[in-house]
Amino acid sequence: MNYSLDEDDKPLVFRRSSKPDKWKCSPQPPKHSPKPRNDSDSEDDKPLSSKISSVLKGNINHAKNGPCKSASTPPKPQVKDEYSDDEKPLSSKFISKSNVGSLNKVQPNGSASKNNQSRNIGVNKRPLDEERSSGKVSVKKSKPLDSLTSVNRKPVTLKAETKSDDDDDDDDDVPISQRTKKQASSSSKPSSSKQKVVKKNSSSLNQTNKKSKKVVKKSKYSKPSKVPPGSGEGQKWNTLVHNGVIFPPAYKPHGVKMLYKGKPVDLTPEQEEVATMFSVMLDTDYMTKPKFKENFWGDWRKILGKNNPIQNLDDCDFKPIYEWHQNEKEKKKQMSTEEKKALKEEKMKVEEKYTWAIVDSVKEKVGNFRVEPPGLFRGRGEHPKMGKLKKRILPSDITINIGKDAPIPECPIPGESWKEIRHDNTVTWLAYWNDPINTKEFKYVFLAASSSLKGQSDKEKYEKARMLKGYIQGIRNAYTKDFGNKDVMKRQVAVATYLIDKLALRAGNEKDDDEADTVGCCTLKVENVEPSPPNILKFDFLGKDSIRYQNEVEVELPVFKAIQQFRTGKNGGDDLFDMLDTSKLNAHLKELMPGLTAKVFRTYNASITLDDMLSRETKDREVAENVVVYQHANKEVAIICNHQRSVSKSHSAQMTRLNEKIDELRGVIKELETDLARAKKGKPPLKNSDGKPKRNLNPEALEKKIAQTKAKIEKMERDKETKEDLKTVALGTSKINYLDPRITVAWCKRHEVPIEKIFNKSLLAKFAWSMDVDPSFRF
DNA sequence: AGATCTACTTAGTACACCCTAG
DNA sequence: CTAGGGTGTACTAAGTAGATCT
Repeated sequence: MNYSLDEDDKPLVFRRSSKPDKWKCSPQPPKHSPKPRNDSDSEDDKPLSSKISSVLKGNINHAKNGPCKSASTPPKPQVKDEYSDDEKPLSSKFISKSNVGSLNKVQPNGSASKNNQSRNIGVNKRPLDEERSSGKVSVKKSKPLDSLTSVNRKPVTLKAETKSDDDDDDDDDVPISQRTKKQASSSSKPSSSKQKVVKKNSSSLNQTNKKSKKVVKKSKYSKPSKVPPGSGEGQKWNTLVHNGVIFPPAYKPHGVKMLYKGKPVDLTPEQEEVATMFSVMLDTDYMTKPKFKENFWGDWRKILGKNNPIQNLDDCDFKPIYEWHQNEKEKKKQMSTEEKKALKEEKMKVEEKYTWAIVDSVKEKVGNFRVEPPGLFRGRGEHPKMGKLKKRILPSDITINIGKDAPIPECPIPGESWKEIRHDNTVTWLAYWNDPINTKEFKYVFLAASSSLKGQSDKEKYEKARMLKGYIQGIRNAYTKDFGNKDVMKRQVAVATYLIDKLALRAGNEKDDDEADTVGCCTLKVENVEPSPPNILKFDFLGKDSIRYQNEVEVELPVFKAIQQFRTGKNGGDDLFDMLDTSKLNAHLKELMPGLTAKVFRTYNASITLDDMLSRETKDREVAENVVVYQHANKEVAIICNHQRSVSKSHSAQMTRLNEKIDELRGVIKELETDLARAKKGKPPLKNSDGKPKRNLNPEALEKKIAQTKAKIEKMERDKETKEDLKTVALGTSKINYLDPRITVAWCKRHEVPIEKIFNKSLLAKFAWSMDVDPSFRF
């Protein structure tokens, strides 16, 4: 890949012996106990958007009063851990009547399919998985769900570093629930944290764990702790030990000469390095963007110097370097598997100590311990800075955050030193540096998603979304009431909240001029929302990552009127919600529910949709069928959230091939039918197309063959359809970020679907905290 | 009351790798 | 056994949102 140009070409330059280790911890086994369930289904609180493809015509029915107080003292439907029917929110429901569809078959989201052209950069990606499992999943291997519970959280004794440790360092060893507790308990003493080096802790660790075990039991689905579990007021850890970050190798000049006006030119290594970054991108879409070239040229020229013979990018020919690079890639590909393996092992050895950190005596994986290599900035969409040189980051750019008593990581580049060392236990980052492209921003090194710290906050996120379930009816009632408020600001808040709720729009923070021009709810422009009488709104805008959102939605009349009114007297590029920004909106939301912000609606809508669809559509037949049901629900969520991907380069070729195969099979059927008719009359089959005689089969055999072939065709047709259907839909994003894993785990337990059919290894690690959920769990 | 800083989550893409159909 | 395509994962950009500053 391009950005790792230097990196993958050569072995890392730095090697540092790792320190002997002195840490040890001993976690322990998790456990849980399943129980029976009952699924009740409430119609209530589903997202409006959940009515897929029905016209969203939300009439809110203000039936019973919801819990909402628009005042600042909301009642708190406490989030229950176990949800019993009676606790469900009042019958809220956005009525999506007219789901008739007729012309307004509004999909909750611009049906992903129409927007291929919308993505600005994307090149390739591949099609989706959806169906594939169906064929192969075999029911039997399924491992009973409950066993899952323990999946992957095996107790391990860890020995920190030294031996490149168990191959399996990817499971982090302690059950999250335990870790959590431990932390909480130990955090009684705040940041003063006289931390002791882990070794010392180990004994106390055990106790703590024991203790926590009990606790765990009790609070199986722990409530969303108001106070961050780590508690000492924002404290995130007591002790933190890690080895810093690893740098990409220094640039190694290749000496391949590019041409200027047809003649080879000499470049200094520094000039060559930047030229190479550009060369390597010759076959990307960026080359069609003048901005990219302009920015690149601006930065490269500074390095070339004003008097350099190279005066103009258009006269440059980077092909020799491009070809050299292709060649290198090819060479690498040609290496034997052993060679590759050896190389990989070598790399792992060098990197091993950077891959983990020890947080409160627990070894955790680090997410991104590699400092970003230099390269050309690949902004998405029409980013004003695309093509600019992202300079090399040095140790002197990096601030390290580490426990007070932990050894400060040795700076891996001789003669240099870290910019700063901090001991801030109110944050979770291990290191950061200023982003060279936008110097006001930072790049952080965090723990991996599988870590307890991340797991905890993930869980809190979902608990908050579940809390919204208890408030949603009231909130909907309240904003519906405000559609006609004479106070413009209130009216705008109401309409914006409605859109966020109903369409799962993002909040829409303000953006600078030096970023791509994209919008979210609060930053929608007049031109992004076209009212079409009597009550249809046509949305068309570029959202996060410059992904286009296109949707036509039928809305309640008051909303429609309000939008028309917000637009009047403005130009297309003016803000639709001129009195609003995300902080005002969120401030308002916080009055409705503690901790509520705009993004919570996305999580809520996604998760409730999954929960609802699973409960409605699961038929409890084969595992494979259940998996399909899940994928279907997953897809709806992805559509609601507008999670897109670019169409794979080979998509159309693949479709063509599928069609050809289908045709071929149809021909086979025709032939078989002819033969069958003949066989019934006792005649031999016709000759093959190549004139050879065929085996003389009896009618039964022929019929069977026909049936088989037909089934094959049907399957292919289905595959084709899902493939086409999903060519622009990205399922992964919602799975990773929006769907409460407990919904999935509980459903798997209820329907005996092995969780591995749904979550891959990294998701299992990330969601370890959810594995012991009760099978009756409902969002 | 806005602007700016800071921290952390969410997002699509590139690419290595692995599996399967042929 | 190989090619093609799917899958997993690394990577890093692009969001959200709270805190703090002005």
